Amino acid sequence: MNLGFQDYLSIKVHKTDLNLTSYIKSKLEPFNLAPEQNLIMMLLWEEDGLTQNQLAGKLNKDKTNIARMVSSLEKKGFIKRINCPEDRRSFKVYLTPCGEKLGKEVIPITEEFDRIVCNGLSEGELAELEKLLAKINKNISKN
Amino acid sequence: MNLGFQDYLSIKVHKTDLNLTSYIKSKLEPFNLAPEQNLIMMLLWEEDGLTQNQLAGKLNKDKTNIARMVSSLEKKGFIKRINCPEDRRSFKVYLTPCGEKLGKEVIPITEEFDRIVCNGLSEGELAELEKLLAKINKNISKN
DNA sequence: TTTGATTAGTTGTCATAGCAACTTGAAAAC
DNA sequence: GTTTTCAAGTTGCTATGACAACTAATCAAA
Repeated sequence: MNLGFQDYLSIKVHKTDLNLTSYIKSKLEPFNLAPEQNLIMMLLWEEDGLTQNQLAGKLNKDKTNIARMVSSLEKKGFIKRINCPEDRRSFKVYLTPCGEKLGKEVIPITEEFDRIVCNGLSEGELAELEKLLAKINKNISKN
Repeated sequence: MNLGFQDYLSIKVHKTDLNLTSYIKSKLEPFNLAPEQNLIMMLLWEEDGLTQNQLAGKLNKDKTNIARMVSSLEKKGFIKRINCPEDRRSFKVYLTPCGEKLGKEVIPITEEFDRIVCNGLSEGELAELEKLLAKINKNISKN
């Protein structure tokens, strides 16, 4: 059979990603938290006081985007940036009491999100899916 | 085992999607074509003269984003918008000779892209992957 | 046929992602 | 101890995606 481009695997992955984003976005909206901003909060709830650079490293994201997300979180009052004494170029990012409190409500939501996503997938299927995704990533990785 | 949020399936799908986008973006860059703009071109290479609304329907995208992508493609000289005589609200989107010509080079690239993505995946694995993605989508679909 | 609902497309705004260029401070090389 | 290089963050710009509000045109219901 001759596949149209609409059947390309990349497109199906993309659509799935959009659906996932849309779903978690709606769940987090009541807390005034955007999905990727929430990932920064998740890191801080685990370990407060990370630098933007550490956040970027752990999330594998561009430092420019981290800067803008941190800035947005600061405007919302969930975190604050404190100048780092050891390295005057960098900031440490700390939770505010408000941001701290948010975790109690939001962490369970993200955990439930993952459960819902994986609902009906056996351990084996989950492993297979992750294996196949890894294979795709390898196929398109440079070199 | 206790999974950190970094292991969530949604995050792995997201990363894979970003990698796919980045890969095809670099392949299309020499042609001054962005990945999603290219999907519009792909449709037009199959059937010229679609309306923006039809494009949005076929690509399952928001009409506002289609409008902006079409506008960008028009600025680049790949397409032109012609007022539709039957419905004065809508435009038909036509390839320019320049846009037409582009297809000969770009279509093979997208086909090779899909081959590279699926490299090393058996028919069965591909079907399994699509089945599992479909399951995820079902899990998070409203109602 | 007039009104009322729908539809096509646009514009504005926010969130994300990636890239380039820049500033300032730190570190390494000499 | 300079100088050169590197590292942390910022700003600007483009592309995408979602959503709300809007205009103008068509269609349907009365």
